[in-house]
Amino acid sequence: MTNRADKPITLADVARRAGTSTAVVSYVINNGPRPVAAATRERVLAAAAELGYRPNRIARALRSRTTGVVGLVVADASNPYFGALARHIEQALDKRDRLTLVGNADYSADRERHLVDRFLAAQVDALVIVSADGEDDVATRAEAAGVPAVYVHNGPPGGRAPVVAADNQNAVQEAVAHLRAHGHRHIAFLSGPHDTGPVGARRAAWHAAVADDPDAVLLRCDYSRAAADALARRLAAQGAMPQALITATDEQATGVLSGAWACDLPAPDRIAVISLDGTPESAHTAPPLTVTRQPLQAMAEQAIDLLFGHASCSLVAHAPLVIRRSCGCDEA
Amino acid sequence: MTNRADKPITLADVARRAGTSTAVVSYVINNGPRPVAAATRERVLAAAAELGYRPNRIARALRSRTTGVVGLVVADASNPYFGALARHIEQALDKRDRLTLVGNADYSADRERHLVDRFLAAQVDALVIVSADGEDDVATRAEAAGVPAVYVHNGPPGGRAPVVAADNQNAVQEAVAHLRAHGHRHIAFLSGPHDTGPVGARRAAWHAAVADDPDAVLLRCDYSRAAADALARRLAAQGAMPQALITATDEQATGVLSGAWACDLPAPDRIAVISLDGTPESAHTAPPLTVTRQPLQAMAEQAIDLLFGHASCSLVAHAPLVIRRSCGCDEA
DNA sequence: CCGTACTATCTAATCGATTAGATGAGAGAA
DNA sequence: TTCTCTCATCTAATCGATTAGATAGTACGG
Repeated sequence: MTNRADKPITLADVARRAGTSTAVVSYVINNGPRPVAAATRERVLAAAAELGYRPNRIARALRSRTTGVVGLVVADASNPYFGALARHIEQALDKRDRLTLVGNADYSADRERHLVDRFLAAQVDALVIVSADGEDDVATRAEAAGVPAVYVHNGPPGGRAPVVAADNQNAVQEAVAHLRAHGHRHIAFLSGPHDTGPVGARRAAWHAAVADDPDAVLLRCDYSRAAADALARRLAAQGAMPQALITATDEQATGVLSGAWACDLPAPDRIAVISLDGTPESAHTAPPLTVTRQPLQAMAEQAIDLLFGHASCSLVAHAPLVIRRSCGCDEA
Repeated sequence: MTNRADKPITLADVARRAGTSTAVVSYVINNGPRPVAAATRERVLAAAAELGYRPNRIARALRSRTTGVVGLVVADASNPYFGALARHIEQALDKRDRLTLVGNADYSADRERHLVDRFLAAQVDALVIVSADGEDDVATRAEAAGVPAVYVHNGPPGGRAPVVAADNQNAVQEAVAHLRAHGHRHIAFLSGPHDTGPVGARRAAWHAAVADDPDAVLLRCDYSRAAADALARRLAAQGAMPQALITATDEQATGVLSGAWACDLPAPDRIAVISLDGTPESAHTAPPLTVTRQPLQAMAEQAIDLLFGHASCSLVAHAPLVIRRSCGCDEA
């Protein structure tokens, strides 16, 4: 009925019970490379069901050189943006009957490499890499081992692996235009500490869009609510809070909202904020964030398609402006 | 130097180059069950390094019946509470040199079972289950296959697998006492839709704590910001917004804050809120949430200790009250 | 009635690492 | 010198599933 702990059911057990060879059982189990007579097939299926047979994927993997497992390296899954992305990636893989091995790289290139090596040793079929602003092309390690890889959110400069990312340039332009339409002349930008990767692209796009404003302020802080909260308090204390601000990430925007609120400079009355991530959570901050929404689910699915379609072109996803309250608009 | 894509290096390759048998190489690689002469060991190590040998974990797993992989079933990793928990679990496993296979169960018992079965087929060494309010004892499936399992956050009633959970009873008592100290006589509770699992325990504890108040209001909504936001707006429209509210989760609290803000009934002036999760994010809402903070990282580590220590006792973690602004207190 | 052409199955090699049992060389005791 | 012990290594079976090649059995045209 069920397999006992001490003696798992093997192909041979099923074969014995069905009175056939292991080859036939294998052919039945996976509509094998050779046909099996209908009557025999029935017997095998019955025997397998009665014994509660479960194929041993490890043995299968050893022989067929494919594990059905994909490695996912993510910078930090406890950041809601990456967490949501990771979740969609897992879902897209599950749809294709693949298992997901995850590892958090902690924003460190060293750990990224370490994880890729461990995943490679575990014989993953492919790798998905979600790097915060990594510069290191870990995909080449995978390629050297013949394992396809894809970057999501961000790819290293000059890498050969495909990249699925949001159209940061367009998103920033829309955000700047919207804040300008609200009458703001000086639009500040809150970037990350290092300014590489997509955040760098966003900063560059902002820089280009406000090229006519010599007083445009560039701010920096860590990608955490706590850091952005502290930064906002510091700016408030110095009387340097900008009127209009574009933040690189939702986490930073949320932190700014919270810090500004605490200092009696609440959005949207005293500061207009637009965030460039657009995670689902951004709809439920106080006030709700106006964002350029990245199509996280679509990006995840495209990445997986790329991985299994063996295509190697990169994709850019449009991130539409979603108007809520933090920019100063009235929600309907 | 490095292994070419078309021909990965095997034990036999190393043995050939070092002029020994595969057995000796194996003994060297894992300080095998038998000793090896120092000179030979050197030769083997050198050969392995030169060829860039990486042991094939799949082959090793087949033979040794242990994969070094642990399955993690989580209700929904895009919920920051579960996401943070999942992340700490992955970290604790990484510390012990284990890989983590994740799957999102989408709050569904069916998918939970499905994932457990797939993980079992992949020969995981152990299972960690983070179920929202699952009633189903999926650990018994694992046990039947001889795979140890542990529940974190929530365990099924009457299950045999160990459970690591927060001390909900005490947390709720502290929250109620604190709101009472603020002078609130009626303290409402926002529960989940079904009220099983830990949320049920929290609701029961609240019920006991406000037994002397016949007018205590019990509210329910989904565990999402959006649902709580909508609920708050509905209550505001009906003029039924409570003065003091304890929410089962941070997500719900955040939604209430946002909905109340939108209806001009902002916390903490018009509504005092305490949340029972206490994720790191709760410190950066507007206003910052007063919470009972669950020691997520400690819980994750204890769970993993339990798993590898083969202990099977359950643990209860104290969740201290962290006073911030949403309850009406002034932050220092 | 026989050879050709299939069809349905079986046999056994294979994937790569682990490890018990066999083998052989050298040290020390009698 | 010969026998016994140790140590260092080697040989080969094993884990469970996959699949190419061999084999038996059936059908059909000539």
